[in-house]
Amino acid sequence: MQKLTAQRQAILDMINRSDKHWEADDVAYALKEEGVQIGIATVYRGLAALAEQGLIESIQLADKKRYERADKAHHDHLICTDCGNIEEFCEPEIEALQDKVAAERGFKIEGHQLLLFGLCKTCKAGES
Amino acid sequence: MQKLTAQRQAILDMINRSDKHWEADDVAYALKEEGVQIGIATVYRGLAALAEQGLIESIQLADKKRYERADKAHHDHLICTDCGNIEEFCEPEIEALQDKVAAERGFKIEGHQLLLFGLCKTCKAGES
DNA sequence: ATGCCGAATGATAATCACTATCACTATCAT
DNA sequence: ATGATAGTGATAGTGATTATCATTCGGCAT
Repeated sequence: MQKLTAQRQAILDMINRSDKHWEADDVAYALKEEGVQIGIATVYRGLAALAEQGLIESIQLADKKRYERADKAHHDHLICTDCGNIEEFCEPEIEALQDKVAAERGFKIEGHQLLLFGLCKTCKAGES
Repeated sequence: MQKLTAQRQAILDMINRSDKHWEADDVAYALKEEGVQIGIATVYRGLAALAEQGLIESIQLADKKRYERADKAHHDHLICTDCGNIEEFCEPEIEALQDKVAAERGFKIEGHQLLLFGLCKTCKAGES
């Protein structure tokens, strides 16, 4: 019952066009830049709908959500607390251990989020 | 330069008294219950200060922060998306893998957060 | 004791990401 | 065409958290 409307298609295209981790404002701004007129509420709803359909991925940071392309393998994130840059990594062994832990307690995993905070290579080098 | 004032001591005592995952409102309410008069802004500031000093632990959920006692071993969380209950687990192998991943890319880990979302044993049993 | 200074307090206003409301419109099945 | 259903967009509202600011507290030097 979710529809892929022209607005949602525009949002999806925009996100698929880069590897950025978009926040709602970014998407709205980028769309306006290229002359697509779309209300901010529609952007929020569109992002939520697309994520629910699995057409994009969402990650929840401290204060806001970010969205990214879904057409890549599952991965988690390294977030630099200095420059805010987000790196991705993939570690199947961690996923396997998560499943093990959940199985041990009868917990049914529907999703997970692993965030590593710290200093990226560049920022670490720049520290005193 | 952070001070452990009477208000902050009261917050700390309250949190240490149970294994709950407190949110700011809970703490403010519980303190008022036992006659401690304290402003909500002071609760927020106190929680932030205590967490910064390592006297309590904080975890960041989607919309709000939760705080818990710091005097137990490090652990991560299983969050039931149905009843909201939070379980804890400890899996040193996962931590080791995180360190490995970070080391591989020259990333210096300062902290991490692993949240597993899904249905707890009870809620899973209650599903159709 | 007194005065000073940085930090804390508390009432309240402000912020900010997001969600609800509501009138209107687009799409689809009959 | 008709009605049902979902989407749109402007805008108001929400809720957790943070900023503001006048006041107060706790040490420490005098």
